[in-house]
Amino acid sequence: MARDSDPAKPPRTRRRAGRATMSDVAKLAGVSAITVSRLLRESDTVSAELAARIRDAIDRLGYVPNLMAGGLAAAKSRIVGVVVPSIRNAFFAATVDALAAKLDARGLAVLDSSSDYDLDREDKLIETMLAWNPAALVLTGFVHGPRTAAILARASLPVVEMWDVAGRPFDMAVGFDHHAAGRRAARHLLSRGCRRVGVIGAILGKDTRAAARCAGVRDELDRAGLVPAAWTDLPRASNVGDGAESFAAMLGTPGGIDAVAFSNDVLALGALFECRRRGVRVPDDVALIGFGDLDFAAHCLPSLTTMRPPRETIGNETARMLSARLDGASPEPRVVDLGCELIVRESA
Amino acid sequence: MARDSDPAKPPRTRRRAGRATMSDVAKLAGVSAITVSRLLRESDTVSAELAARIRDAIDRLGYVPNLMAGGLAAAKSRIVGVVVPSIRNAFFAATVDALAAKLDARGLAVLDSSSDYDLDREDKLIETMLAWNPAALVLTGFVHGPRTAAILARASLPVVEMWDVAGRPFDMAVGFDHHAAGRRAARHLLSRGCRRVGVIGAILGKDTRAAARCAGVRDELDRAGLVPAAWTDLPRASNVGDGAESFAAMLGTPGGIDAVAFSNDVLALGALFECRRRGVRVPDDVALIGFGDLDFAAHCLPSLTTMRPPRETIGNETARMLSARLDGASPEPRVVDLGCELIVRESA
DNA sequence: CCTGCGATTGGTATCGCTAACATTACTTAT
DNA sequence: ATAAGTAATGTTAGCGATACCAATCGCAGG
Repeated sequence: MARDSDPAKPPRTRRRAGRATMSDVAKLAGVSAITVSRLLRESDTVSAELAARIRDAIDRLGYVPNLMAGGLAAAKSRIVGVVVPSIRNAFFAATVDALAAKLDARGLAVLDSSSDYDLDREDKLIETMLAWNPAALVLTGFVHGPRTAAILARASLPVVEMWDVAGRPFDMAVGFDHHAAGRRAARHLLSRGCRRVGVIGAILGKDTRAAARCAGVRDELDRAGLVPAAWTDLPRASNVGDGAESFAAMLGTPGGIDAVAFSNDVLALGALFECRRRGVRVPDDVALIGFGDLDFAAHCLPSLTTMRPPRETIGNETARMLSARLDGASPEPRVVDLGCELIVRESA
Repeated sequence: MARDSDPAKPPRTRRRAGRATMSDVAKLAGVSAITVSRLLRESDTVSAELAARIRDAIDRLGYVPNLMAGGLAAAKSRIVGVVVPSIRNAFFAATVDALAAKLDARGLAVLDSSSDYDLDREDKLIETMLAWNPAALVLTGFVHGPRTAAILARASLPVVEMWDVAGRPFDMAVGFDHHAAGRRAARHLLSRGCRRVGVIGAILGKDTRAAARCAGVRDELDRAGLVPAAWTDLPRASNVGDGAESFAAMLGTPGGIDAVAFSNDVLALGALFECRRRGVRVPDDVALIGFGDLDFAAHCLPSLTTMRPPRETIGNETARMLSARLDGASPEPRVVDLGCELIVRESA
């Protein structure tokens, strides 16, 4: 009351968001703010009568909760931070899309950012994400920035590392074994009688999962007493042009090649066009096997034999694990291997 | 002091984020919290000496600002909300990636979500975004949900509508004229002597920009006294298989066709494979023109004539406009037309 | 030596919501 | 009928930052 009467202290005016607040709703509905809050978060603890009155008030005022305020009060936001190497990569785009859809249904928003395969940048991104007090964090793979482990240890929130299972997770992991996928691809080539197998990958120094797949190919060849007939690591992310070019170069390998395993369908597509250009017959002269089962793989000519990673399933499963954890459960197993399927088509 | 001495009122304990706070930093640096805040937001108003002490304290404590608290206090967050039809679409992925990179450099985070070309869903997404008190909003195109206009009017924040310029923007717009792009494509086909032009698009009822491109083709044909020889609107988002299939069907058009304009390179790629399968010569028997200049367009066989939209530039320009606006400027022009370039290759 | 001004720095009151604790109404067990 | 429990709702005090206003400092001008 001193507030209104004391002329020496006029009430301070402060910027407001301008929107209706929870107490506006509460006042209109004739209840207290906390009851509105409860209805919005755990609606089953509010009586049907009040719930109806409150919902009516919300509609009437066009009330939209201020998630900043909620996040501050609860020391926990409704954001899930996601760090992927690149959102332009079709694999991650599909996973993030599925994940976002599932989390959205739970009222969680996805804040995603691309590290561009740069570990220092990943550290920074994670730090930025933590500034939002996220409810959980989703990272890609097991290889992280130098400070990530320390940062996460302090933060203690649910963490899912996705797209890989071959490693020790901070918390939970969903994906498949890339080395095994590479071996599976090589085994297929070997079973077809290929003996001079080339390998073409991109940025294997940074993309540790692609590197694991290529290593899997190499190790399976080794098991058969062979070595890769040729090995190319492209300096840029997979693209059709580089695929064509590096494949063309590989055709000149002394002693020739009878198959090439690619770390990505996009590279294989470039090779496919190059074969056409040069009159190289696939798979008779050279067998080609890709990775990814991207849209075009089933429809190109010849159609592309490839490994199909569980792109959407990784996103869905990540959402499921996070949901369970956020609901208080401690789901086992903490590492879910979804496998990676060989899709045999015409090219190998 | 009653706080510590009154046994009837023990100090309430509250969950905290656990991290160091701004006052922890201030205490360690021997300054007040507001000075830390100022250094972090407008570093030039703090003396060099204090700045050094504060930065040292920040490092020592591993302080990460709580953006929730900041967003609440300022009634404005460092989030930019982005709504695109689908993040799996290579066009939007490229734009969002470029936009996020540029905004990130300004300390702004991108919260993006996919509407799946559903306008009601877009309304919901925008509402959810507003709950975060975003600094700005980025939408796709000019056709929005029924409530969007009202919602935005109340919110009064910078809004960029991207990927189109042919319409009345709420605030700012960056993109190009899709109808003009379609006409340009058709003009090219006509200049090559094509007279029986088919059109293949996908979800034209929802994807209004693709629809505008297709309409542009039709209108340019009309100007030449022609009508489309065939017209297909696929019920699903563009994919290679549907492109091949619908093209195959179109080959059976009574009277034949000598060219097809696609609303997306992906569809054209499918057609390209179909031509190969059937021995149809491109461009001699049928000329094909795509849209998008996706990675493979330059490398497929024959290479694909297509329209190149300014994918990354739209993102960069959006970031630039938003930055200017957030800095208080009122940039003119409010609509930036970046154009869409015809890339002539072998297929047409 | 005092006044006035710009440049720095500090004190305090919120921002809108939720955790923790308190209270009330209403059952059910004894 | 009374105690004891349960369900529904309310009161209070922050969450960690920033906006607004006030105070201090150093120096030029009179």
